[in-house]
Amino acid sequence: METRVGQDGQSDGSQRAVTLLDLARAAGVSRTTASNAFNRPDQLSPKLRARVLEIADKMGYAGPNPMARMLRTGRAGSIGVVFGKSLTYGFTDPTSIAFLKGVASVCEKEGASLLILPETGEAEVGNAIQGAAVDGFIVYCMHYLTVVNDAVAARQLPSVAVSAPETMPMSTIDIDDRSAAREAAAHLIGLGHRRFGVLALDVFGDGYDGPLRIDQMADLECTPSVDRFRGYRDALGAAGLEDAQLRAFEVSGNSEDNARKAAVKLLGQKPRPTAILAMSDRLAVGALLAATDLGLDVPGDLSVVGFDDIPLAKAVTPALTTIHQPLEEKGAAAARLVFHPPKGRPRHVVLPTELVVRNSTGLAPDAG
Amino acid sequence: METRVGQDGQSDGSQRAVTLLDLARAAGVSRTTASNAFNRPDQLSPKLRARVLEIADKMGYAGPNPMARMLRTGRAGSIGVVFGKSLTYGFTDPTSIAFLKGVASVCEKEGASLLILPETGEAEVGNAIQGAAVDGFIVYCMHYLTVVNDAVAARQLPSVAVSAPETMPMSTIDIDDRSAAREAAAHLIGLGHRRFGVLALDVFGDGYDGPLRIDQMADLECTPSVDRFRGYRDALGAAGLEDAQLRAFEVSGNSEDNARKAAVKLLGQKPRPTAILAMSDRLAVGALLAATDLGLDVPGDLSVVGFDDIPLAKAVTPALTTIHQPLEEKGAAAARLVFHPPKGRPRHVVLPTELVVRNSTGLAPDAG
DNA sequence: CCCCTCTTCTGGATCGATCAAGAAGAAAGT
DNA sequence: ACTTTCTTCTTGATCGATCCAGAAGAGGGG
Repeated sequence: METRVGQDGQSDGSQRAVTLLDLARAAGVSRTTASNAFNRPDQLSPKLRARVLEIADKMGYAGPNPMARMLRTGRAGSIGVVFGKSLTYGFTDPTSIAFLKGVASVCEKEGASLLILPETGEAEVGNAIQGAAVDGFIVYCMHYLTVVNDAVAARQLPSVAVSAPETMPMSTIDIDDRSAAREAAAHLIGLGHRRFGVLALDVFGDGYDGPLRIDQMADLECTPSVDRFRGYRDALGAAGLEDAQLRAFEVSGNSEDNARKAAVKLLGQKPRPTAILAMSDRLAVGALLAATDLGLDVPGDLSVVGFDDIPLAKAVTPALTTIHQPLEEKGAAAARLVFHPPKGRPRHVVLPTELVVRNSTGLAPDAG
Repeated sequence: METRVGQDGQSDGSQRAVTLLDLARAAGVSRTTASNAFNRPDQLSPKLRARVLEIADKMGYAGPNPMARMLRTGRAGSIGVVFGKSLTYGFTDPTSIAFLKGVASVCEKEGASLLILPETGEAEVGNAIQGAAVDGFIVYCMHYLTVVNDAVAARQLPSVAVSAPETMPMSTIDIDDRSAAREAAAHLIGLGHRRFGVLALDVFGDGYDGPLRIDQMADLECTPSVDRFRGYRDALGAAGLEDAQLRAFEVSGNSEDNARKAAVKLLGQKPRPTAILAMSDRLAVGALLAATDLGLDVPGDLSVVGFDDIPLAKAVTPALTTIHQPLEEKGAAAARLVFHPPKGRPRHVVLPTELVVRNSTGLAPDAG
């Protein structure tokens, strides 16, 4: 009865923590019984349970050590999310925030936690993935990275990759970037536009700003940037237009400021493009800013189409015409696949997109 | 050499995983040596290490089991974040996103992961906190919850609470809500305003919308909502104005739409308030929308002051005058305190705020 | 009275690693 | 040649829980 360990708050921290065994001894029961008091109330009499819990409280025993429990049960009670880019970027970009929100909503439902892994460098990424105590992984990379996917695959846990090639040995969630982009471009073509500027997400995530590196794109198996560009080109081809009408700039970091600068360059060319195809709404907003800089009216002089349909898209003036993609649902679907992995072959989900026409697009100024 | 376990991707999942012991046997070395191959390269010859790692790879051994390692070393390599409200709310509200971003940036620096705990209900919150394998906690509650803080305190890990009373046995991070609010109100008073509407964050987080429940506020030790209201009142008092000039509505969920409705009510009173004090920028944006609804010009007919200075604040038209608070730094500071806890007594950090005057405030329309 | 079931509780084995201490052999100093 | 040091590797103990099989006692039915 006097085994009471001094435990006032964070006294000096260095004293051994109270364990289940200590509690069991203090309560005069076995470890199993003490354990059951916490985990299996039906396995012992309510009276004894109450007593054990009371003593636990008195001893400052907060409950079974999570690490030990995880080891023994083999369940971590959490899933990991890996970003290809810097972690802080994940909390900056509206699309990844929405994605995380979707993941979180499912986690909440499942009573699981969400572990967000750091990205300190190529090597360390692997370490973090290797050392994460999770029941499964979600890989959300803007730029497809073999290192990451391999490290995740090595863990042999239920895993889902977003926008990854279907050749990976794991489930994937995606949208049809190419046909969505095609739809965006087709919309503009239908409005009479013939000359286009493209604001592209950076293809390699290497901080490059400048003309689209088309030649190096061929090597890439799949990235949103490449697929979307192909979609734009498809639409032009279908309308009998030449690729040359498509001037494309890569913008690093999905940043509005960088997009603004790039758009100014695009719009400085002559004949000036009458429409801008932006691969994200943030890039599109950059284009709107550039239009203001140059004294161009949107949609009078210039039409702009975005991609993603982030919340900002309808808040901005003029409201953006854009490709709506189910950002949250992407996260939710990914999380569901991790919690309830498909038996047998991995599943490849493609979520629908939709062109949303708002006020940033209109008839081409030079159209009959 | 033929101990090779079938491990093609996610075969059927039910076969026992390869352990360090298996690897050691296969390589003809001891467990410790195998372990050292991963953790302490200097403890064995490079040649042997290479061989062990190669065999590990061949056997599909991804590396030491994180759970076992955590148990043995006592370190989880991650810190936990607890939201008082629903988890998804944490990914919706711009202030908490910025906060998380700050936390994430420090985690990245420390090479640690970020565990975000679910909130399924009062009871389960405790469970999640109890069962989280982390090295410390950050509590970010909009509404101060004893259950949460107690559960965290029970874990006896380095912990930091945001906007919690300093009586808690843990470090805290905060801003001086009261004097910041005072400054906001003083700014308006200086512009000649005398009649104010207040859009208040909901005091209890219970989904209530309606007149501010002043009488019930007295019981509360500390919440941003209460402190900010007191600050507004301070400023009026200092200017010799009566509290009656302060009509306040609580808005649930920090939602723009709800704020819009509340603001319409506030502005329907006569004499009409000439200024609105909003306890968050989102509420302020709601007020701007309401002004548009009612055909009021901002700042001509109505001045609006926000709070927080979220990114949206300067993007909106007119750009919001608001109280800038270092949202990201709040998260970063909290995280730093968790990673490097103060020895002895817990630390209580108060970060500075600043009034940022933009275009949503102007001279009172009825002022001389 | 005996057997069976049900409830309540217990002890040993185990999860998969790391740590502390020490053994074996090579290299070096005296 | 003998001790010392350094490198390289190994064994036994341990982290703190849960699981499995079974024991002790209570209650019920034949």
